[in-house]
Amino acid sequence: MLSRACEYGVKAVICLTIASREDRIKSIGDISRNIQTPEAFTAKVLQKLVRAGLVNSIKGKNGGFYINKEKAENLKLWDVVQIIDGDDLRYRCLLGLSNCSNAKPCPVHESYKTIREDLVRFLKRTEIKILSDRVIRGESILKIETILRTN
Amino acid sequence: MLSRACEYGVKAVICLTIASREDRIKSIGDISRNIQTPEAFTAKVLQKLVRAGLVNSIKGKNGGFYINKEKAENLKLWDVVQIIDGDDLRYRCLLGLSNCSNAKPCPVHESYKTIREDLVRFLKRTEIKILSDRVIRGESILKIETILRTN
DNA sequence: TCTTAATCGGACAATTTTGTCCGATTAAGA
DNA sequence: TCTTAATCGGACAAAATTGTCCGATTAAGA
Repeated sequence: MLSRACEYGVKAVICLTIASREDRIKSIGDISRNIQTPEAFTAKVLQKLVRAGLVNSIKGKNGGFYINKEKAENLKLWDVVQIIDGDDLRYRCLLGLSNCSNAKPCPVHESYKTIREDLVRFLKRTEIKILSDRVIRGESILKIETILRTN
Repeated sequence: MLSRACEYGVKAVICLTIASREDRIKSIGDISRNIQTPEAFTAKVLQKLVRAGLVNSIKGKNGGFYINKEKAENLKLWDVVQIIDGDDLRYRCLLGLSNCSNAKPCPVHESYKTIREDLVRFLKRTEIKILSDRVIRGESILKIETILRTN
């Protein structure tokens, strides 16, 4: 459904949205620890978000990433997915026909269109802000809990 | 959404369902030409369908593939997807959390569950038979039309 | 019986996606 | 000013998916 890169991106954005409540800036180390993703790869994804202007970065010592508050204001899950994965989800034919359309439909074109539209609508109405609030309230999680071993 | 292998598999099954109306047996060459997919790779996918018992094969000269009519009787899109891609679609968390559940939900768990269930319901109610009828009636296609050049 | 055309399976190759490493640059703070 | 710790970008590596090739086997039909 979503690529790994996209999963990481969404989680990172949620993580930074949470941090932004106390104007905290986070290093890649922080972030990847918080969301339990491979550090270097997550860094690549962060770069993409920076280039898209959704996330700002500060170089040098004590540097890190923080979310662009203006853009974060009404940010939807869809926006993040778009930046990382593009709009394949919106257009791709279930059977992979490159020119699948109302005029030349694949056998499931009509019915699958509805499903796909529901999915896109879901992504478009889901606010990152609300997702981070859920995490803050402890109603949901961004990583699997790890058992602390003391030895 | 679906893997390439799965797209090919679904199209091959539709193709064989169409052929079965006249009890035609089809070689891999026939099939991959009909559905416009790479021959050798499609053969691998066919093997999987054979092992699953959905498709029968005849070796030797004039051999080929034909669909198991009994199994094809009430065959759903879901059944084919299951054979090729397994049931990832049914269970996978949108954010990739391996243990995402009602007890430990990711931030979109609740709402995405609905979307995923709709998708699965769609796959489960969609009959391969009906899809092939559409192709027979010329209402839909399995491959992009190719322009015939005469030179 | 021999040739031919088909599936079958395993090995291999190419491509894409995921993941790592490292050197360059940047800026903070001692 | 120097050390340290951070991002940035490019090159590289590993893994997964997609795709190809070929030899073995099988069976039809001349």
